[in-house]
Amino acid sequence: MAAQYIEDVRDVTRAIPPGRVSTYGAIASFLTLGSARMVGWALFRYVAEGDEVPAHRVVNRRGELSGRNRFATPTLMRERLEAEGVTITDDERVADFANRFWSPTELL
DNA sequence: ACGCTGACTGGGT
DNA sequence: CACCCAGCCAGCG
Repeated sequence: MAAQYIEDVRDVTRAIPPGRVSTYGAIASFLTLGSARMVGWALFRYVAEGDEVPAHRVVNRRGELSGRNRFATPTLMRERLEAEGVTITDDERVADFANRFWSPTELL
């Protein structure tokens, strides 16, 4: 029996437009979760179950692909983002992050 | 019940 | 911008 906030994390993540990225903190704040770690944890649950959630569009506050090691292959997260037109720098970070960032508050 | 760990973050240096 | 530290909270041994 999954807690409600896990469903909420999934829904917000699905609302992230292709080619844009959001952060654990922004989502946690939007859902008033208190802990950004819960967002990554919740996403991992869905990725592990194979559900269709664009988890690759969620990065940390610096724009780093910190979750890449939780995907089927370490390069999958990067490949999916590049396929959407997002450039990834050599140090595994989203190029022009400030401009690519999407906040859940845009849903309001 | 207890302590450690982690897809984290804000603030200070 | 990078590094360190404390606060964060659910799972797991």
